[in-house]
Amino acid sequence: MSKAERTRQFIIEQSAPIFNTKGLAATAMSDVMEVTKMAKGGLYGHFESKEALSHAVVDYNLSKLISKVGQAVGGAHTAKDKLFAFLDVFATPMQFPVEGGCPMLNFGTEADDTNPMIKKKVRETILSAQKRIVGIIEAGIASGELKASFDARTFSIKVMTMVEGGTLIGRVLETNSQMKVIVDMLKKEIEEEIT
Amino acid sequence: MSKAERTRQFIIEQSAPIFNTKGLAATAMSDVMEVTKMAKGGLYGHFESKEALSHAVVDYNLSKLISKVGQAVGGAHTAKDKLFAFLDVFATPMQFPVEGGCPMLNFGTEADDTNPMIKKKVRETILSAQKRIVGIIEAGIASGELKASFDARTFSIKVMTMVEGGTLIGRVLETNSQMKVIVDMLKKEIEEEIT
DNA sequence: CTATAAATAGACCGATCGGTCTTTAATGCT
DNA sequence: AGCATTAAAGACCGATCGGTCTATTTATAG
Repeated sequence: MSKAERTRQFIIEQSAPIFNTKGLAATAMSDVMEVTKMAKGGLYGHFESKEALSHAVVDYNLSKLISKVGQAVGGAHTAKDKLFAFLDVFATPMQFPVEGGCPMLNFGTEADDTNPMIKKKVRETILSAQKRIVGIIEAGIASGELKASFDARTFSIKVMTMVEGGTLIGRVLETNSQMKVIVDMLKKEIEEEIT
Repeated sequence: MSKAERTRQFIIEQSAPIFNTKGLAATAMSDVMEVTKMAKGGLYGHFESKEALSHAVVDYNLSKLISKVGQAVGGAHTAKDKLFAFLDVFATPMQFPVEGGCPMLNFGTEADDTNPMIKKKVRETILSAQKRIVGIIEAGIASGELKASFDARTFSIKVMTMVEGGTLIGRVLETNSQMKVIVDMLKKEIEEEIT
């Protein structure tokens, strides 16, 4: 990895939490200068515009979440454990695994009416998460662990809406308690689908 | 209502959709000037700062949503119909009843890490919505329409998280279809609780 | 070690930001 | 109708925005 590539990555990593907490529009290049301790000329040598940087940062935050999910799910071996692990990633919105909260929620909400490119990135992340859930369930059905009647698509929709809504509510109410209710409920539903 | 009060209300109503779609930070006073066709001096005669205006606008958007819900629920007479009416308000996120989308979602997400005052306004709105659901269910149980075993609190949490998450996903995926799945599912659960 | 290329600093730019103030226009009261 | 009050306009302000450019430093290859 060349010096330039390393510095570029450094800028992204350092500024990712700011964009995720303050928002894309509200984050200024001066904020990025401060957190990286670099001058303006240095930053613009690696990104042609603030927009280019913010796109890279959105990608970084989204893939960080995906990788956390992948890590958690990958460490489990049964369908039930994989689904439980998925839910546990979102179980404590006040201590969300990505600094600043869920990037799907943050960037999706900011971009939905204003920024088609970013909306598309979030859309693909949501769909890939739902596909992951569907895949786990279908594999569980195929292996005989889960009942064939388990409706994978409906359940994946239920999980994603509850998890995103639960993250919003948890952060606004400043408590993990409602999300705990949600996660417990979903886990119970999963257990009822075990053969 | 005095001229000043009418103008003040006019400014709020005209700028409410902009703040709700573009966000608080991303909306400039020049945007408000444009939509109201008023000059800067006129606006600042009614609001001492952009922050003061944005607070009034957040209040307006939140209470508009509350009033839409109240209107829908108020037009129904059984607990089941009231709950169905509540869900129907959120059933089509692409055509959300408040221009720009759900203000709890929009302002809650933007403010959760940056603006305690606005976060508090959203918090109170979420809690009042959940209380409304709990109230409907408890009245339904008291009147004998609903089973006594219906867990009002858990159901209200389920409804609010799914409805908020469903709104995000519907807007990002540009379809009402997932929300339809959610609403149908919740309605089915309600029907199972009827005596 | 040196020559060349890459990376960075920071002064600078025009545009736009939120906000002020004085002048002008409209309103309402007697 | 005339006068006092209030509302509104718009020029103006300093600060900050995203972005550029050149001088200088730092890294790298021969």
